[in-house]
Amino acid sequence: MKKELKIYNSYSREKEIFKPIHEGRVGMYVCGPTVYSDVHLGNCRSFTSFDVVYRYLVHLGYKVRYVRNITDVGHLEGDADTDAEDKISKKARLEQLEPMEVVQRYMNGFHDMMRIFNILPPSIEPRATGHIQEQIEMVQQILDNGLAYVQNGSVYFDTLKFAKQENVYGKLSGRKIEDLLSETRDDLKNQGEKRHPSDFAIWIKAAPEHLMRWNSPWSAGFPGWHLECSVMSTKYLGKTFDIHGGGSDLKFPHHENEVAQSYGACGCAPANYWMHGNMLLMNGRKMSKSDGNSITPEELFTGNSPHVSKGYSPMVLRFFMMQTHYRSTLDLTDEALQAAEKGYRRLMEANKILQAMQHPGKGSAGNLDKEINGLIDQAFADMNDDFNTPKALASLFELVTKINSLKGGQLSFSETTAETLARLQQTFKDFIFNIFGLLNEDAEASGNGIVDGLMDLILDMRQQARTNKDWGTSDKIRDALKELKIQVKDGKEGATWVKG
RNA sequence: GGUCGGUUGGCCGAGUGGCUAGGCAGAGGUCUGCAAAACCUCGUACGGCGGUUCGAAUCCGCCACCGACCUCCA
Repeated sequence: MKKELKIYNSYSREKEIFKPIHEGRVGMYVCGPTVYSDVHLGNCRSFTSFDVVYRYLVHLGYKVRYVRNITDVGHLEGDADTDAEDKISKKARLEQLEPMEVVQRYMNGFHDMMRIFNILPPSIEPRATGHIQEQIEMVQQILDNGLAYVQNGSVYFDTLKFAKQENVYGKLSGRKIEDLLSETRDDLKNQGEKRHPSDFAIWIKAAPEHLMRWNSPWSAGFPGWHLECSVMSTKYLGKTFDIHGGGSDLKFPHHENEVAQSYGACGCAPANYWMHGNMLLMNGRKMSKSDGNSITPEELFTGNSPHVSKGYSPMVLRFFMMQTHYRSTLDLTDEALQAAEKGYRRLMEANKILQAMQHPGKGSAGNLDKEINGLIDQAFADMNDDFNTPKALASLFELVTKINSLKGGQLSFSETTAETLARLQQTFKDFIFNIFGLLNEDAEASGNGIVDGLMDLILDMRQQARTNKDWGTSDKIRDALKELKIQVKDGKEGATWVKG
């Protein structure tokens, strides 16, 4: 069942068999948020995608060190050598807060949202401001290696020199080096401090009014955005580690520059596998904080948005994301969310039925047995094929039909063994809760026992009425419950109920 | 403009050179006191035009449209 895992590597643009550097262990780094405003749903998709990667690696038995940073300094709006301002500094200025107050507020919000979506915390969540010393050291290394230059207290990475030297610049993001080289320095004008337009700041001298600043050999200033990821991944995972993830919009310049920096500092590639999640779309366009085409999770939960007709729960959204491969764009529409809601409920309900099942004992490995085992194997094969959650989910839904048929009597337990049923129960649970990371929201909502007790009473009274062929009373109860969004399901062994 | 990716049935979304994706919605049926739920069956979808092939939605070319990146963004 645990065949080899294949991962699409953005760096080679091919699916590759995953081989960790150290057997049984995985080092994974994912670019976290810049905490200068509330997370939007697009961010959540990205972290959900990598959450599933993390969960699946753990499920496969790997010991994973998962590092996901918090960017709390250095992320600029604009270009470093012109009129750029640090995003967090800017927010602090606008709201008259300490920069660290801004960071704390949005970091708390981010963590809350991760919890709501049942996204597991990383093993290490380092912050850029906690690694200033290491960043200064890396700047120095790059300078020592001759791949950076100092200009008025700021330090810039020399991309042109690096491109000529290593021939890797542009590989990740698919940029043509010739284009870069063809723009010779003599042709360039109005470049400010940079010698070449593609050069980027690794240390930035702080303007007098800038709040966040640290002393360095070059100036009182702050580190460049890309540098933190190179520094923190190196510190916690080593110079070269297994997997580096992030949104596809980070490929350039952020990841490209990370690669450059790692080569610039140690002469080696930072990661063996680069994974890029695709964007969440709304109205056919990328959901983006900066251009306003975004929706917050809260707005979706409450339905307080012109984009949706009603609210959708966090797990419905998580399920919605599972239905699409992480490398495909996902278009958010009300209709698709409604479909996801029903699909989610159907899946959870089937699991409930499955877990309550008991094999009658006698059963042989017939056709059904083969089908069930085949579908389980298929689901794992799907996940092994670059984490294909929609395909795995399809296999699961085929199992849902088997489960319901076993319950409804259309299929017989005699066709399957107790062993297979046990495997199905275990695997189904593993997939839904451990790998996909879904939670059973209904169970949590009704967990206090009072509702369950009341419902037992009500359904018992209704059963009395039905035995007496008192259809009026029976239907009155059913309709009244429906008003309360409780659905009564009549079955051979009495009635059950479900929310919604 | 450059680079890359996409265009799948009513909607969302997988996918492979020939064999069912799946979810939701819709139609018919079974079950039911009637429903609901569940189960069974169904629609012969792959942007357009050419080409390669015994065979292409899947490979190649051209065209159209959409998007992402190229500047901050998961």
